[in-house]
Amino acid sequence: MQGYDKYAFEPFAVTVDLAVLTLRADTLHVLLVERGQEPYAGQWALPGGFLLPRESAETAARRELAEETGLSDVSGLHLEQLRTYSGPDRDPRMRVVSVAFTALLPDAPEPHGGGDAAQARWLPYDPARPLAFDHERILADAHERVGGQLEYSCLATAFCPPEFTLGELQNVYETVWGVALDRPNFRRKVLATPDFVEPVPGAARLTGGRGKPAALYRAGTATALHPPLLRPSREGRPA
Amino acid sequence: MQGYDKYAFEPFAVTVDLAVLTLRADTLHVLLVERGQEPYAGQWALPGGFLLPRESAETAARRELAEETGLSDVSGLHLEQLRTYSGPDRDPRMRVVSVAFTALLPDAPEPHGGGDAAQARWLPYDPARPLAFDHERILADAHERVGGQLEYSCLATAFCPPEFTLGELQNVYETVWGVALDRPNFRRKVLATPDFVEPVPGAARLTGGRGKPAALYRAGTATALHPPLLRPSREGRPA
DNA sequence: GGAACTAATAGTCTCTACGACTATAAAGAG
DNA sequence: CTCTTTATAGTCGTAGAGACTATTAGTTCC
Repeated sequence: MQGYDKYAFEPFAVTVDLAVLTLRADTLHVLLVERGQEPYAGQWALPGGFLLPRESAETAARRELAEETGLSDVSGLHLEQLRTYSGPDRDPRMRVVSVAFTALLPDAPEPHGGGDAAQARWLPYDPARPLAFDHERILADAHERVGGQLEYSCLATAFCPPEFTLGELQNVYETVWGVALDRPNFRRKVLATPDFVEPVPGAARLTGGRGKPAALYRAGTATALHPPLLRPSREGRPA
Repeated sequence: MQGYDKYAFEPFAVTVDLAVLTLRADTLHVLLVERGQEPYAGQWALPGGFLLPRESAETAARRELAEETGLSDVSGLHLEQLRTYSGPDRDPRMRVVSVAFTALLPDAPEPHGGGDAAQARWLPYDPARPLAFDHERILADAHERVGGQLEYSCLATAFCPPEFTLGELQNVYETVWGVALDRPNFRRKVLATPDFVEPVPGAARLTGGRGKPAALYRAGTATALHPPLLRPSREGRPA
């Protein structure tokens, strides 16, 4: 099977699907679009689309991300391939192989209506929300993957604006994992990890809300956490 | 872009590529095939092939795995999607999107010549070995992924036969990571992790080689390691 | 203006678990 | 029998995580 002998292959449609996650008001939100046509007309779906003839999946994903979020500069955002979904009956009309991506954003403005009729909106992440095609599964996989990556990478800063407080960073962990963390311990751990975050020279946030103003930090140069920051209380066998 | 409007899509060829890894004589080996035709005729490549019309990538990968290894029962082997490679110039003849998989085997017999002219062989893993297409990159990604997964999953047993000694299990880690581990500490860690391995009731391996005979273990029911078994000495920032 | 509240930050104590060891046991090779 | 090799047992010191308490510096409410 190593030669593509005599062009003996079946043509497939190839798409990208995006699980775009963000934090709004301490809740995990997902970018969803409402389908305007059959199948699954009127249902929510992950944004996505076909690869252009000379595009890689990564390029197509970033293009879709820009189109769907309406953000002018999407180049710094975290975008990562999740996995590929290739079941033969994913789409009732034809054979579609879809490369799924996960994108993480700091809180973003409401997307505009997109190019076509269907609307795009930020909706709270809810594993029970029915989605078109196998997008429920893709979204669940994305959530699981991101949750796992928080443990041993510095990914959490991708949810934060350029300057953030340690409380905001902790909110990322608590929201994605759905658990409460001890504030002093979290702080100690983050500051003990070299180059995870670095303090912003002057300034301490003032009138943001109640309580003592917090110091501001920027994302550091580290990409991995050694040792990792493990989720609490997972006795036994997770996925 | 959420509707597949008017079938406005480009057809692609979709293939699977397999990075099949095993341990032979305490060395990491890869299953490679020699290409019989252009392009890259005579060069080594990862085994793989086209998806059949109603196959998922996973199904195709397991079929290819059975064909290329010549093993009769391939159902219990560890097979996992790695990622998808979709650069527009991967194959000089046409647009090919390839879903790559990683497979882990206990030491396996030399594969037979396969269905077509090209030969298939186990060769020592060597990141510097030139491969056809972008297979060098795929293989490097597979190695990196497997190395990382050893840290927080029970994947290492996938390289071992049904019954194995702790020394063999330690060899998996040392070979894949390319580092030496302390034997008593490794043993303590593995046995302290619930359900990572379980002792085989009777029996202790006898005349295998020199030294005191080792007890035999089987893979347990656990799939994840909490806390993880981290690679030593990675100060700073790995991938 | 003070009291109550809220969140950030500092610091303590304990215990687990890992790294670095030393020691012993059980086989084969010579 | 001795040497070598590998498996297994156990010890000691320390980094780091969990569970706390305490203090500080702002808001909000009366």
